[in-house]
Amino acid sequence: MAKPNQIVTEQFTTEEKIKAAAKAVFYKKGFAATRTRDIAEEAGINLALLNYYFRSKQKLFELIMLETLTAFIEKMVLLLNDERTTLDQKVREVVENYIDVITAEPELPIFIITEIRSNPKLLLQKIPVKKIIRQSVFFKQHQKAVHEGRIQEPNPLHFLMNLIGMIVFPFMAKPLLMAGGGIEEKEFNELMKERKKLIPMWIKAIMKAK
Amino acid sequence: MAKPNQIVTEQFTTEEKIKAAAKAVFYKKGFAATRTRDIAEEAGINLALLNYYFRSKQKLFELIMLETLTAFIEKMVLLLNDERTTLDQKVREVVENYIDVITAEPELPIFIITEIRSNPKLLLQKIPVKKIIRQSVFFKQHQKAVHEGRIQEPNPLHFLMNLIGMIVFPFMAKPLLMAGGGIEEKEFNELMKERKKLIPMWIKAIMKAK
DNA sequence: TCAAATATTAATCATTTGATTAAAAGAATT
DNA sequence: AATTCTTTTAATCAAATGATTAATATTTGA
Repeated sequence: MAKPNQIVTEQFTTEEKIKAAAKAVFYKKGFAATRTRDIAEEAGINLALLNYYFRSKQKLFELIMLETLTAFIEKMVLLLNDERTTLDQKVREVVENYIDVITAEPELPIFIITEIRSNPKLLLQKIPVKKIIRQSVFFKQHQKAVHEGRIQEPNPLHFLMNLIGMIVFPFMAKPLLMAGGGIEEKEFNELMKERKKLIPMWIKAIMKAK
Repeated sequence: MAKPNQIVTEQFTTEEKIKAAAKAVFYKKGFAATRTRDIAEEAGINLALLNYYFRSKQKLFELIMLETLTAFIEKMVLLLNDERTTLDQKVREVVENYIDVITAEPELPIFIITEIRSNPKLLLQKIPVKKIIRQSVFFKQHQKAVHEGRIQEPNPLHFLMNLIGMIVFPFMAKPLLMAGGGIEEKEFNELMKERKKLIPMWIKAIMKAK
């Protein structure tokens, strides 16, 4: 039996173990630096099983990448299209949600960004990023706020760069930051937690700045 | 003769050609994805010459990485330790300088960050980042500004994260940004140029925010 | 001009690495 | 219990890759 859904004692199928291991290794080292043998070892399985279940390293990678991007973007789309929340609330929710997600999976930002860099066409053509942004409730609310003079800088790209950058950059620069600040993992996470309150406040200040 | 300093007609030595090629390829693809044959081809030289001049791929990489980090940090140290400039002026100069540098070499931020990730110990122990920050004039000016109530958030790490993040993040997310904004290289660079004026203004607003 | 030093090349090596194969083991079906 | 289908394993392959070698070409200095 391939997937023993009934059996409670056995926790994970081989397929699941491989996928989890692949995710961990790919996230940490990136596609190019990852050896299929690393994944097999991490999963505690025979190397051949990787190809048996997923055909190739490339296929396995694409699967994980697609799932990662989809999850990442789906949540964002949901938050940015809520008709019931204001722009300020959206900022708070995006900040809160993504700092939590990335704290749990700190390699995520670098992983996504480095892999998009190494193959921008393949990954970006699958997701209509432009459409997602320009047709969002967020986008309309931003336009309105600009029109009403509540936001000084009219270009929503600056707004997004600042928002996402403030959330994501510290995680990407984490080793540098820990060395530079002389702090440990625990203090780093404390800093990130602080930023959940700080970033929305800063974004407000930026909106008004001129 | 290895280095024909006198001869004006010959522009670059083999050694220089290899180094330039290695820099270009390493920056673009990272260490793991780079093949020594890619470098040889880019440099227009025989593969064996790479080892003849630089011993190994690893050694060549370390050389380039060290030069890159040194240049990157030396400039920063200089700017942040100028006794004659105020905090505001320092921010303006850091923003201006790094947006220029990175516009000319857009792969720099991802390169540095991904390679530090894959080998944090090796790279960070060579540079006393902590000392550089805590003993800087910038650090003292920041402390003073906090003490005098001109800056609300007392932790200088937040200040640095925001400043560097706002400068650097858009370049790292460039492909995503171009897809999302529906813009081309030229418009991207225009945006980055705008940010030279905007970021210092935003940083000021952030300082006062509470 | 000629010998020594330096630089360059083509061929080759030894490993690594992604992938396959054929056989064995295990589970499901009859 | 016998048969069939699925899963797992050990062994192996072929290509890629970092590095070396031995021979050749070029430059330098006496």
